[in-house]
Amino acid sequence: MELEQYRHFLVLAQTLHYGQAAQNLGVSASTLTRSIQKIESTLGHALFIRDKRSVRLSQAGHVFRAHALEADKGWAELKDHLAQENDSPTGDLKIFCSVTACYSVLPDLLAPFRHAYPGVQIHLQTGDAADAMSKVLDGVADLTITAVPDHLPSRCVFNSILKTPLVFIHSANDPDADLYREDQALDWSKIPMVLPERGLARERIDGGFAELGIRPKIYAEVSGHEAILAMVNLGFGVGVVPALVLEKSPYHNMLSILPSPKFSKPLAPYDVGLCMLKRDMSRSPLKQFWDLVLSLGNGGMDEI
Amino acid sequence: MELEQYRHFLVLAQTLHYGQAAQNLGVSASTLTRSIQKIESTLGHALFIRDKRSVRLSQAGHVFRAHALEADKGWAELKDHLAQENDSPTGDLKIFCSVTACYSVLPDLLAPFRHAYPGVQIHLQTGDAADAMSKVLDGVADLTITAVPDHLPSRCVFNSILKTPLVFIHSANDPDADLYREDQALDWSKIPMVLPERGLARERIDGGFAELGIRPKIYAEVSGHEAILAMVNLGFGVGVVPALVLEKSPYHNMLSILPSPKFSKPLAPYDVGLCMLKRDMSRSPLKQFWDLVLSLGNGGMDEI
DNA sequence: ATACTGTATTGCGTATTATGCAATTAGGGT
DNA sequence: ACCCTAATTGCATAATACGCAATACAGTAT
Repeated sequence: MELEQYRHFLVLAQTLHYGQAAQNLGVSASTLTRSIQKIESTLGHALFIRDKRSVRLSQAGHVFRAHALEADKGWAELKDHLAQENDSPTGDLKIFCSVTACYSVLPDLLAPFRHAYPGVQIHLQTGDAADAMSKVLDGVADLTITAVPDHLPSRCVFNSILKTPLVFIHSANDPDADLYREDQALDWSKIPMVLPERGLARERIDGGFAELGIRPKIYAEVSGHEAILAMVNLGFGVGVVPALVLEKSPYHNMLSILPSPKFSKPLAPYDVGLCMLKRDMSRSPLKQFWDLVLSLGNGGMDEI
Repeated sequence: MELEQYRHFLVLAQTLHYGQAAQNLGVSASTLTRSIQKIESTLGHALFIRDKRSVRLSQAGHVFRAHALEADKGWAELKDHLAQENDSPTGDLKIFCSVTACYSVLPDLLAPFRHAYPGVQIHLQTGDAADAMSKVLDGVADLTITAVPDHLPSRCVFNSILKTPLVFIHSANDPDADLYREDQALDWSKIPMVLPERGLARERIDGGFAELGIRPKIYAEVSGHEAILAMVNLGFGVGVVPALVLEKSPYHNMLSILPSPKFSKPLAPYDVGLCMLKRDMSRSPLKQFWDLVLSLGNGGMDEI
C-alpha cells in the first residue's frame, strides 16, 4: 500500500468529490479513481458509496480513515524523530547553474541549506544556462537554478525565485555607437548584435524580431551570457542579456541599457527559479532544498 | 513510501544480511538493495551501516524500525477491524477451471470460501484445461484450478492441491482390444490413440513417445479430457487422461487402466493446484481465496 | 421527450518505475 | 597474490502509473 494513496483517500474523504479532490491533489480524476480502486481492492471493502448523486464514506471507509490518519501521524512523528537525531541527514546534491545564478541567487539559498543540513555533500557545477534543463533531465544534476522555459518538461517542477527582464546593452566603446546613440527609432537590421547561440534568450529574441519581420544583423553568437558582456564591452555590438546578469557582472557600470525594440509585446522576462524532477520531490536531500527555497520565497513574499 | 518496502526493511533489520533477507522475501538481492536505498533516500538518513564485514542498524535505522513495526501493527489492526465489520468483503472472483476440477477439487474450496465471504460475487467458467493458463494471463479469469505447466510464467504463482498421474485407458468395447489385451509388451505404434490436441497432457505424451522413438498412431485429437473418455468409451482406441478425470467421470467403472508404456522415466504426474497472477496476491478477494486454499492444504498435510 | 450538464469511470497509448540477471566493486581469508 | 563471499550497479525488459479522450449515467433545462 502506497503512502501517497493514503493522501488521495484522505483528501477525497474530506471533499467527497472526485474532481475537486483530484484538483487539490494535483492529479487527474482518473488517477484518483484508480488510487481509491486500488485501496479498495487491497482491502476487499468499498471505501466510498457512490450513490446516484453523492459520494460518501462507507462503514469500512470510516474504519480506514481512522487508520490512514493514524498512519499519517506516525509518518509525521517519524520525521520529527529523525530530525532530532544528532546525525544530520546525509546524501548528495548535484547542483547546476549559470555563473550569474551562482553569484546572485544561489548564495542566499545555499547558506541556510548548508547550515541546516551540514551532512549533505554538495556538488556545484556551473555552465551555460542553456544547458541547465538538459542536465537535470539527463540526471547529470539533481537541480538547477534557471529560467523557466516556455514549455516546462512534464517530468520537472519549477519554483520561481525572481524575475528579470531581458535588456539590450551597448558599450560606449562601440565604434558603431552612432547607429544607436540618438533617441530616434533604431534600425535593428543594421545594428550588429552579439547573441547567445541558443537557449531561451535566443528563442525569445528570435521570436520578437521574427514578429517584426526584422532580420537582425548578427555579429557574433556566443555561449554563455557572461561572454556576451565581454564582447559587448569590447565594442562588438549590441547584446541581449537578462538584467540580472548585467547587474551582477563587473561590467555593470561600463555598459548601458538601450531601449528595447518595439516588439508587438515586450519580451517575456526571465523567470528564474529552482528546477528539479518531480520524482525527486520525495527524495532527500532534494525535498529539503525545495522546501527551504519555498520557505525563503514565502518569507520574502510576506514582507512585501 | 511503499508498505511492501517496510517488510523488506524489517526482514533485513532482523537478518542483517542482504542475500538471506532477499531469499526470505522472495526477491533478488538487487531489489532488496534498491528498496532500502529508496527508503534511505526518502528519509535522508542511512538506515544501515554497511561496514567492512557487517550490516547493522544505524541510529536512524532504529528509529525507523520502531516506526515500521508500528505501521505494521496498525495495518494488522486495520484488517482486524475490517474483518469484524458486518458488511463482508466485496468484489468479483472470476474462476476458470476444467469440468473435472469443477466436480472434484473446486467444491471443497468454494464451499468454505462462500461461507466466509458471502459478499463476493463468483463467476465460474469451465472449459478445456489447456486454456486455463492463458485465461489467467489474459485477465479473462482471476484464478484457475489447473495442472502446473512445465514452465510457469513468471507472472504467475501456483499452489499445489493434489497430484494425479496420467493413465492410459481403454474400453472393453474397443474392436482393437486384442492389440493390447494380453500382458505382453504392447506395440504403441500400432495402437490407435485418442489424445488431447494440445495442452500439458499432450506435451508429456509426445515427449515420452519421442524419447522412445515411437510415433503413436493417433486416431483422434480432441479438445477436453472428458471428450477423450467419451471417445475411448465408444471404442475408438486408447486414451490418456489424468487419473482424477477418470475417477470423477461417469465412465470410471466402464474403462480400464492399461500399464503405461515403458518410458525412460514415468510421465510426470499432473500437479493440480491454484494458479493466479502474482500481482493479485495483494488484491481482494483473490488473496482471501489463496489464503483459504493454503490453510486447507496445510490442514490436510498436518493430518497425514 | 430530447438535448445538455456535471461527474465518475474506463480504454488506450505513453512515460515512468521496478525487477532480475550479469558484471562490478570491496573486503577477508588462505 | 589469488580466490570467495556479499553488496551494489548497468542494462534490458516487464510491469505499472498516468493523463487524455471517450463513455456511462443521472439529473436538469428546453
